[in-house]
Amino acid sequence: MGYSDYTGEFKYSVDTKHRVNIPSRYRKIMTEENVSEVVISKGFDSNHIDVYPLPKWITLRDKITASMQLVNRTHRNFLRQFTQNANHCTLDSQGRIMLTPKLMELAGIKDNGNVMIIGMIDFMEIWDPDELEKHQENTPLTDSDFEKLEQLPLI
Amino acid sequence: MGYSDYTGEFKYSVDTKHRVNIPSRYRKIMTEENVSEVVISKGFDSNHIDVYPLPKWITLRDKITASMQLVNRTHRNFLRQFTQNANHCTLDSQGRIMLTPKLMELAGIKDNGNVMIIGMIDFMEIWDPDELEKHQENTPLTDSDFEKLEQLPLI
DNA sequence: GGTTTTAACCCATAATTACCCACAAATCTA
DNA sequence: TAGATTTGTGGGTAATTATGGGTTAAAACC
Repeated sequence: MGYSDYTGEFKYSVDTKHRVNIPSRYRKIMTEENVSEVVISKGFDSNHIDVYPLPKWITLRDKITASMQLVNRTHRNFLRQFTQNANHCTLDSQGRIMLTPKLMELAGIKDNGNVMIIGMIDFMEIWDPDELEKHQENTPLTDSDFEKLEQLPLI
Repeated sequence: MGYSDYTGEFKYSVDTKHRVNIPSRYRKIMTEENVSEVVISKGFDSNHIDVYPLPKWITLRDKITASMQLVNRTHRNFLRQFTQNANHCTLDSQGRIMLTPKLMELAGIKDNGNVMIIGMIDFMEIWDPDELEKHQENTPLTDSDFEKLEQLPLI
């Protein structure tokens, strides 16, 4: 991992086969880092899809399983939700991934519609455009966010 | 980074392909520092574009992501807004960068219009000329601003 | 076991972007 | 001041990218 820097926002179509393009810059980063496989999963909170390049998935998985106590009910529930909707997939020769019906449903992504892909530095998110807009409207950056920023040394 | 010293104010045109020239002195600094890539992003507060030479972007990104937890909803929301409008771009052979439609829209920069580029020591800002003038008129530095500044170490 | 469904692979094309060359204006140099 | 160089700007062309569809191979399903 290390130096991946997925940033920006891209709009792509979802075709009838549920294929979604991955931004070409992201693909370049992945080939540089010898990654041809990603894990797509339900986003932690809300209605979108997370896309983890395999190495990122592995570290995430390890962090979670390391601190996990199997006897703890909440932990078990979290683990179940975490893995349940996680699907490995490889890019096709045009650089696309195929979404599963379940994840599309969860994210409100419509067949033959569009998606927004957002870079989150070391992974990506896939959103239905309407859901994203709704979410942004509901979570604007507040003054207190910026106050927190100011507390960081030297930004 | 270290010694970059972007200063001054420049006026350039935006052509039909959304290309904007980078001041030649800035380009010289960048080649000296082996930087051929920048990240353009929505400015923190207002309606302009920030241009970070890649090393500056990396340090900024690292400071912001250092204290982030992926399982924290607020953190994720903040990270998303931070990266969403950040686009990597490389200078073309004439030393220009290409603005994205979204950032132009956010900054009020008109197709085929002009921009002002302002040096901010280790990064740059791109403004629509009218927006800049308006902003300057509305936000003169007051005495109380300077009092706050005085509380900062070593200015 | 045969049929239907599903997914991988390949090819085609339109749109977009990167790359290259050109030229006028400004700046530098001798 | 005159010539040479650099700088800002525009446009054409080749390459890349996004997207669609057809075909074969592999599952899944009676």
